[in-house]
Amino acid sequence: MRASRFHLSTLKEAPSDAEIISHKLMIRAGLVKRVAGGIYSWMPLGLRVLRKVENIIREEMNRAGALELSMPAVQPAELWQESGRWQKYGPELLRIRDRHQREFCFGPTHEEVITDIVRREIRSYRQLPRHFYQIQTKFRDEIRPRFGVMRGREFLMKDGYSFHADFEDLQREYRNMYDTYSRIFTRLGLRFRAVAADTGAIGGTGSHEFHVLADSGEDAIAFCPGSEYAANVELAEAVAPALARAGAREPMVRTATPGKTRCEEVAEFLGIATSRTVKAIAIMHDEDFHLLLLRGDHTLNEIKVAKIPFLSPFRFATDEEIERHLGCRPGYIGPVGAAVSVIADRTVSRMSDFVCGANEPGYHLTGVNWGRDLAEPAHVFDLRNVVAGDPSPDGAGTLEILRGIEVGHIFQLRTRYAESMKATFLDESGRERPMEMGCYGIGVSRIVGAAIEQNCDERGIIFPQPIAPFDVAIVPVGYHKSVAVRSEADRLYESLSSMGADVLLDDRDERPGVLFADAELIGIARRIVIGERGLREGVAEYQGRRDPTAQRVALGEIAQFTLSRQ
RNA sequence: CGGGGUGUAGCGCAGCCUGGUAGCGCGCUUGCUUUGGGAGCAAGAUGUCGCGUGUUCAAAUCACGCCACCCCGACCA
Repeated sequence: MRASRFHLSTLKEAPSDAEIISHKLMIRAGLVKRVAGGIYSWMPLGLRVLRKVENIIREEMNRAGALELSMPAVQPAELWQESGRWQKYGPELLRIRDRHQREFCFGPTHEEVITDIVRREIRSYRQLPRHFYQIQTKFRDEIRPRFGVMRGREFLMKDGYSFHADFEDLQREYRNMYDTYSRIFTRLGLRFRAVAADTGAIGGTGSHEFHVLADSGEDAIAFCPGSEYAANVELAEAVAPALARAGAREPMVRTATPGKTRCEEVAEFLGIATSRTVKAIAIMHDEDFHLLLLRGDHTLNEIKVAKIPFLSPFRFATDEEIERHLGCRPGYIGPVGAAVSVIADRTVSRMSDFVCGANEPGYHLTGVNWGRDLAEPAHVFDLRNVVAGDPSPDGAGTLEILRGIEVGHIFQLRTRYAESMKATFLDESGRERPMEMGCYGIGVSRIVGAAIEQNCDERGIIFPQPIAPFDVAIVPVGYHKSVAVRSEADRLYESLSSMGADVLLDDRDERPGVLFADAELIGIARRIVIGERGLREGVAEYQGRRDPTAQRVALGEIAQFTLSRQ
């Protein structure tokens, strides 16, 4: 491709509404254009990247034995009513009506449609297993779309669904997909990590997320450097402290802490570590009031709380409810002397001589001890998010925390949809049974954002070679002035193209600085500079996007040399 | 959905408080010079000042309503 005939639209300044680096760079590089909130057009340059990602995914899915099909973006309401999700999904589901006032939705996912297809197509165990997938536009009416294509409302997704006669075969395919996803992200050139995940609203049992590692990622993932353990912080278990509770050494003292309501403030005021304080979080389950206790420097994991049977579902108590049950407004509440249900985090249950609210405005209690100043906690659960340094649940060391961007998710759905939508088959003994089902998603457009988030510098994007918009950029210095430069650049362009490379020849009549800056901004991984200076000595210059300096390579070898670079 | 903020040229912004003929930088067009890291000079083009209603002799500027976008939170995954 000659740049003079391509459409490059780079900007020196990013629009002010872009907050994260990948979004700014995608706009500056002209990969996408915003059309409405969370809705983008992919420009020719960006589409090249998107298609390369898509093709790698397609190749690996096909290799893994999955079959590509294409389902409609617009889906009839009846299917969603049948699965029960027409009610459950909420406002994220974009509902629309046709001219006959029939209800439809723009599909946020395709479990209903695929299950409908499969229940009509498959009747015998002899037709199982089957794995269908598509790469298709989805729409989810996010409350707050942001981060450009990373959390858009309309996005491109690879979604696959597998159907099996029994759980063992589902597990086999699940492992197959785990391996396939690992191959895909490796081929894409991304640093990633697979982690055990919460199954969330979709339900089912086994689930793993694939995260592209990036400091700016929205998700926190806990992993153990000494073992294979890795889990989303939402799920990672905070094991009980190894040491037994120390004995009480201090008397309980009512201490004035005027205006200090947060644990950090109280700790600072008292000159102690925040880890000596205990925070109380009031929640309601129906009309029952409960007090959750966490160490001051720990944070509540709402997913873990929601899994405690006698608390599920729960909501946070209002200020009025807190006052009614504890006689005190939030900020100074605590478990001592309160006739309420107390649920302690495992760590809190091992604390002694701690600090907590006195249920009296402006006062905290210090030197509080279980069994002496208040009853032993009636319930002890894992309530908190793990932090770096916590012991790994598998006992193989301590946890570290990394941040990641979720780009893939695999689930064992089991028979949930098969049962609600009656997708059954006849087994070998002629019995009718629901199919076991798995589902496997990859956020294709999100990968482009995540790849940039992970790979960029002050000059712009550094696409991994496999997904760069062009395999190589030829930057001629003086293309419009020097016959020698022009003929050599043209010759090299033809030569590389005939070798199958996707080449951008920047033949625009611009100053060299502009050409260099654009090639770097749009993230092309390899660059060849042709200039009179080098031609006199029979060389061109090769520079990888991450290389600090250029290498001089003989003209006769530059094509081969370049294509052999990673 | 609650709180806060912003809407002025393709992009980034000033002007608004204190009403009086719309400005800067980048980009764009033309010419000359320049040509190995986002050039210089000169001349130009481009605006329903988000939309509507009101106040006023006069509204980008003041008031009210609406819309859009951004941030924080809630919600959701």
